[in-house]
Amino acid sequence: MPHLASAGAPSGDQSGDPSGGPSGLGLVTGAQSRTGALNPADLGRINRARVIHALQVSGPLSRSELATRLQISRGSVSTIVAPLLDSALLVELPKVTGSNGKPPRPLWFADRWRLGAVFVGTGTFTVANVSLDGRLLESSTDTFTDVATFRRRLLRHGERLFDVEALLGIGVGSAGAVDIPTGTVLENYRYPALNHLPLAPLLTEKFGVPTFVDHHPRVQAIGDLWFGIGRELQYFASVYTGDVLGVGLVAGGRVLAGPRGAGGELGHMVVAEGGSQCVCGQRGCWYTIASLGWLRRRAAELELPGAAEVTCHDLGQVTDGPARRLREEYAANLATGLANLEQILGYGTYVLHGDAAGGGEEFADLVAEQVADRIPRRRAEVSVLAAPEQDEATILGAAGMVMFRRYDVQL
Amino acid sequence: MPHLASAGAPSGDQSGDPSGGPSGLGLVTGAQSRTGALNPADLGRINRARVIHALQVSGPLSRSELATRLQISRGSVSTIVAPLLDSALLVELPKVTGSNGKPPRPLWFADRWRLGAVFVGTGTFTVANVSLDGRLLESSTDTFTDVATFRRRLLRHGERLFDVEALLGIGVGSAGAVDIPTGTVLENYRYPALNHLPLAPLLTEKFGVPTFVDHHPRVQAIGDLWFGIGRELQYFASVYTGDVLGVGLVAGGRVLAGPRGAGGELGHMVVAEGGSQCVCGQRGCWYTIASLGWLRRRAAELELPGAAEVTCHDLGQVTDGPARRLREEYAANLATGLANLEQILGYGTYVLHGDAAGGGEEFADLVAEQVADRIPRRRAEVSVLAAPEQDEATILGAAGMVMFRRYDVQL
DNA sequence: CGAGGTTTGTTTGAACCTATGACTTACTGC
DNA sequence: GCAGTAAGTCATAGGTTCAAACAAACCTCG
Repeated sequence: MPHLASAGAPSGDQSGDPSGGPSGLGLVTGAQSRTGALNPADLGRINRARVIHALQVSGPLSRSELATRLQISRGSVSTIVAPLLDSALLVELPKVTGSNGKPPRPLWFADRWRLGAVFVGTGTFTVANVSLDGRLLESSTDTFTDVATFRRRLLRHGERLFDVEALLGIGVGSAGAVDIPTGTVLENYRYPALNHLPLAPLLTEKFGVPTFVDHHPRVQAIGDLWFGIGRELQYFASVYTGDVLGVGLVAGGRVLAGPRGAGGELGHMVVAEGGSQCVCGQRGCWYTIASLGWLRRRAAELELPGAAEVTCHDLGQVTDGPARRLREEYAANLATGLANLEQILGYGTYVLHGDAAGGGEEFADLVAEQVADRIPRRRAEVSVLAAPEQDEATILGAAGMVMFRRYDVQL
Repeated sequence: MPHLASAGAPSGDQSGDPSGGPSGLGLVTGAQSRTGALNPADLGRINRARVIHALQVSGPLSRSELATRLQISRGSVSTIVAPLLDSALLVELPKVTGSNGKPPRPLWFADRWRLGAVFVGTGTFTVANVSLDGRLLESSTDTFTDVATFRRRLLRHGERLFDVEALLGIGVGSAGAVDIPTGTVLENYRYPALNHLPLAPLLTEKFGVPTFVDHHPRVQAIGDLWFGIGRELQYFASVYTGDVLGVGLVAGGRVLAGPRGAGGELGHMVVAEGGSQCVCGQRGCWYTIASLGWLRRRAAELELPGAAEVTCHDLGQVTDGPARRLREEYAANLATGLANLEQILGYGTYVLHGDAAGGGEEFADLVAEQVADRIPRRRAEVSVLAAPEQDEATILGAAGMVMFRRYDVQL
């Protein structure tokens, strides 16, 4: 059996250890070109990736369960997972007795590896340490106003949280546009402090592991897809609402990205031509009627108490009066944009994050109704889901992106 | 060499002949499940598909050229193409002398096979006979008002145009929504005559070849991608303008489709909330300001001569006055919707079909400028291309879809 | 406590695929 | 006619999955 390596101390690239650079196990994305032909080795990589993804989606599985799930023979599963066990990415859990026959040995991610996760927002950032099975072990949040402070604080938090011996890679979800191939921040919409910061090289150099950077809503979608509410969905849109409006699209179980990471800027879709002036220079952007800023301005107009700090969650606490009507207006305005997406893409499922998720399932249902009303001849159900109250999708997505990019052969 | 079959009379499924049902060469899409693991046979299918696609994109290529293009050894190309030559899908063209060394034998599609193509519009339809290299050999167009007439005339034209001995399959691009898996027309927006017509079974039964049905703008995008202006593009949107507004999206060289073929209904994206009443029941749809109907109503308001029949092409003939301004207004209105798409998806390239394409390159450039103005901080160029005057994208796309679905393993 | 049934995981030989490198073929140019 | 060059073929090797037989480990039941 030509295993690629033996288990052992994490160091070196060709040792087969999953740590220490992108070539461990030869599973790195992009190794196989998009248009070129495939060879048997690619086949192995792809199937190993499928095994990893099946585990991510379904939790610990025995070889036998993997075989049925991937429609493959038990024998093949054994040879597929052998190098993954050898390199200590996976381990065998204790046998599960209780049923007839030889007890299965579920396979699961080894506990010794860690994923680094970073979320860069507008003026704040979070650094976290995540396990392979998607548990957020430890995290810390800090602020910044200029690039020098950001650099210093980011690296300091990283040093504290990351165990470089165990780290498989670092994923970063960043507000504003990102150049994916180089991992550089192109433009942070409201805080230009980080423009042109080569984030991936910075972290790769410091911590010696591969780093992947992507646009925030897309990272959030990866979180939903790998660890969250979208694990079993093939098609959905992950929508962030709040100080910006963004979307990450998942089609056929993969996260879409435009060329060089473009797209996802949902907020400046024009839905009300000639409407209010937007910060972006246009008029009638969705942003002008569905952002948290709009909600608070409108609350102030209605003279609601605490208007300047009101959230969707707050509005849900009140059962009648102007707050109630504002909540409905908010739902309707959100629905306007989502209905447009539904017309264009027809994915049928929308996962709300950010402020709107604070409204919970009730609010999501309200939005769903409004979306359905706006689809001329509804052919399929439209469902709107709210992310859980403790929303870790983006930070988990950043971690998941490491798995996604290292182990998922996108083909 | 285990070739699947020898060349010969087209009949039977397991003979390896590419005709006669979807199992010829074992290349049919869906043979390999989306989530399951891959086996060596899948690998062969995928690589054969890549060869076919490379030929579609680049024209006749020798084994050696294919080898460099697919980053594969010459020897492997020989084994990959052997079954394709054996089954007479491809042939060797005469050797090309003139340079040093052994002259190459370019490979190209055999002339003996045909693709059936159907476009179903609102009240009209076109049937065509297309060669594998994308030449439209013969076509005829007819009208219908009810389903019985449509059935009768469709089959009659098919009988006249299709040589069932040579036919590899039939592709259908249909206005209105389509259920892709079953090939049934779900809903034709303006002419409900064909609702629930099982189009694919009808044609498959009559002509004995696999039939694939999809939504018109998506078929149009396939035409651009396989035979047209988008052959070398990885990301673009193929936009139809006229009596409806639709879009087919291409990302990473593949045509996107929502679950069960949903999406693509660009026209009823709301861009002017509270605007004019639309036929769909909403207000301010893009359709109400960018359709051909809008253009003609507006022309009538401006008292332009021949307003009721005016086209974008006509407007381009005039160089000043109200017609010129109307043309600019039309471009601006089209740009509103395209800019929204660009915000959401960021593909950067838009191919115009239908009425707007009649305005030619000049009009496309006008639209491009307007789109660029609407992208807050333009990061990359936005290019808008006009389909050629004799626009065969949809009918060729319908034919291309047969190749696409039969030979392209979508994975 | 042991036999029989059942399920899991491994082994083995075969089949399918591409890679490599040497070999053959066929043309150009001198 | 000979060297040079490039295209295509062939034989062998290596990677991968498959099918079926085999071994291991547990449960049930008498």
